Amino acid sequence: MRTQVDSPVRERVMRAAISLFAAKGFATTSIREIADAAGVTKGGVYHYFESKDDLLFEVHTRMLRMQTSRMHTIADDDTPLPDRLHAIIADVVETTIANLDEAVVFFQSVHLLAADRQAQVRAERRAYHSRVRDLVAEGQASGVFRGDVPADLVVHYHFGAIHRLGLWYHADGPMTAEQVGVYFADMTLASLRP
Amino acid sequence: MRTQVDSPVRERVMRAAISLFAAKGFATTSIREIADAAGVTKGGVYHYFESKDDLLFEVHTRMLRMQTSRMHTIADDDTPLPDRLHAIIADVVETTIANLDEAVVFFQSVHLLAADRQAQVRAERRAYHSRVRDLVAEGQASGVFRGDVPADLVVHYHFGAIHRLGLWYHADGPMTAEQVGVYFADMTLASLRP
Amino acid sequence: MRTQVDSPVRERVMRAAISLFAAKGFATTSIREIADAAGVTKGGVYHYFESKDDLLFEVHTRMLRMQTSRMHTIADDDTPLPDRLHAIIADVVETTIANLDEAVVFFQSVHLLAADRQAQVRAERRAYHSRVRDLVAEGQASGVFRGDVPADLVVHYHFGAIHRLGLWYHADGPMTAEQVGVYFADMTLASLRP
Amino acid sequence: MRTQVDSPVRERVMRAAISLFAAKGFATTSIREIADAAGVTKGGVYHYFESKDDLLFEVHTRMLRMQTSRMHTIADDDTPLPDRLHAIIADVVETTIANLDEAVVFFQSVHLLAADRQAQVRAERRAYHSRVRDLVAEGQASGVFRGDVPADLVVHYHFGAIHRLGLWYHADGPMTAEQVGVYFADMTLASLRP
DNA sequence: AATGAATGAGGCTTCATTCAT
DNA sequence: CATGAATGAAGCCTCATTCAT
Repeated sequence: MRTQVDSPVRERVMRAAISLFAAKGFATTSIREIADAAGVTKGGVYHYFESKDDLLFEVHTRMLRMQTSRMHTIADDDTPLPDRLHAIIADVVETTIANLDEAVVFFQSVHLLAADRQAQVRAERRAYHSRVRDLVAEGQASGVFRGDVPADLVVHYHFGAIHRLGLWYHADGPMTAEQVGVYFADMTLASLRP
Repeated sequence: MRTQVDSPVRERVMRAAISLFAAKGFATTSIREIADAAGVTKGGVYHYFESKDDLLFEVHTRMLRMQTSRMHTIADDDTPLPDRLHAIIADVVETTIANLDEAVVFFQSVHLLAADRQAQVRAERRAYHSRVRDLVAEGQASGVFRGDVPADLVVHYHFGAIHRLGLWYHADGPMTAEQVGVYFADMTLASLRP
Repeated sequence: MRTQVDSPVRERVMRAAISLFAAKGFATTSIREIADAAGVTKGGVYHYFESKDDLLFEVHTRMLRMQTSRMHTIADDDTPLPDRLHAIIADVVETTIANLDEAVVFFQSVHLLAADRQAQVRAERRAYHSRVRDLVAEGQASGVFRGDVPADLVVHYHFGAIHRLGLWYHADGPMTAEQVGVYFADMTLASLRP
Repeated sequence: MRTQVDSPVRERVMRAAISLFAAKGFATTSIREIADAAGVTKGGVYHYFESKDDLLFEVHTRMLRMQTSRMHTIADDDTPLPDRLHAIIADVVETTIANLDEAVVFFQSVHLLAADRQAQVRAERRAYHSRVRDLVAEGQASGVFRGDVPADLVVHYHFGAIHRLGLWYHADGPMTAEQVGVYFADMTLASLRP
């Protein structure tokens, strides 16, 4: 009775959902559209996912898991703190661009998740934020970063910029993901110079 | 035939709509909910607005008109360019915070507008972006700003941060709108230092 | 925004629902069937009732209100107790037959009501049962009824018979409602003779 | 090809179905729920039963076969007629209580059977009713029962009471099945005294 | 003997909108 | 001005059933 979690059909449905959610918004996308795009019947979608909310939730957990783990890995390095912050930003920009549809959904649709899952996702996002803020605060305490700006606001500021990436970046534009990552990280560090 | 634009009832409906759109999303808010929140019947809503899309469109035109005109006023000043950029950012942050619900809707829901109006709003937004980008480029050309970062990306970056304001700022938090405005503007300029 | 509680259309919908619920069962009757039978669209049904459960609930409250109030009125008389019990039974049989469809639904579909309403209806039904049982117990205490049968069981027995009326009685059969009422009441009293 | 009728798995499925049908109603119970409750997959259910209706039908045939045969056995005795009627009632009450879930389904869900089978079950039930009615009529003709009440109505009355048993009797209540059987039978006979 | 995949029909409900009054 | 009635389309979801393995 348990359903394959990694069936190719399931993955096709998930892909179709992500792409449509990103393009037209979660609430405006119907299960029928997802089914059509995935080449399945509506019932087929429900064979692999219990509800529309499930689809949305899975986008969030995937992204959260990935980005959180990568960030922590870098943050735990023993390189100099500014290098770590730089690397974190460059990396999150790159993975965001590498999964642009997912990212759009992830950063625009938390408020459409069912209440309990929304709370869960928000909590994990706050944890992410906290970890980065602590890095900033640490740098401020040690003097490598300017200390006259609240660390929380610093994080909101620079990650806010990242969260909007999906709304303007295009793969066929003039910049690669890597370039954008470096630019972003550079600007962050520049604005933190004491 | 059309009622005066500032009829208190009309305004109440608009307010209710903005608040609900910001809280739960445009697509997830029903006319019924708006009517209830405004203390009107559904028919009442349709008396003042032709469609649900009308409500959304008006949020966008209000914000666009206001923010565009303020930005241009400042940009046209004859003070030094960095001061003008600083003022523009501080001001847009303040007006964004002063109209936080509207801003949330404005920055999150363009893609839900009817096609033609969406195109119109996007075009005006691009014009806003262009004007600011030209300011940055001008500064880069004259050497007051560092020139190694594409001006377009600079604008996307710093305005991206502003567009996320509504998702974390709270009026009862530790910072006033003015403070946030100055912090943001400071960080922008810091990151542009040659 | 409030809807007429006594609109003729509303009543037509209610009638159609009762008749269909009685004929094919609540769960097996679709809103579309009700709408068709009432000459309304599906949306029309929802204009007057919030949910399918609402329709079912209203059948229950109508019957409960009516039968409870009639029973209490008779029970409060100051005629001899056996006469009162006789009158109660004859009356409930008559009103049951007079509203046979409603009665069928009422006696067969409590378990399909939404949980909270089901609890409410069951509670009120228990109160009805209690009142009648107290009458029986009183008669047993005073010696006008035989005392060797638990009063609760007596009530379950004789009202059980009444609750099945709708499953066999036909208006075009050989007996009038009044006749059945008297027969039933006679048998009840006969079986209680000391 | 068909598996032995008493395969433990088959029986487990049947038990689960009966219990769920009794608790929530036939139409409201899904094959999925039955499968889960029986610890089988949906396919498993279909391995033993051709359709959902099959399950319901089997409940009916089981009960019918059992109760009809027991009733006839007693009715064919050569003991005095009132004793036979008393024994029939006491016995049907006991077997009803002994199979309470099945009884609930049996007495509440005929109308949900497929048309042809429903006709068949109803016919057999009528035959049961007829036989008992004939006993009553015989007693009335011979003067051991009062003759002023139609025999059909007498049977509807007293068996109606029995058919509601499942809706109030609880195994952990104050009365055993045997006690209830005797009480019921006593009341029936008392109400028939000339 | 048993299962997981897949389907297609249908169910309940919501909702933007129109309209007569 | 404003309302309640009414509609029709669409949405999410459930489910009995079939089938290949």
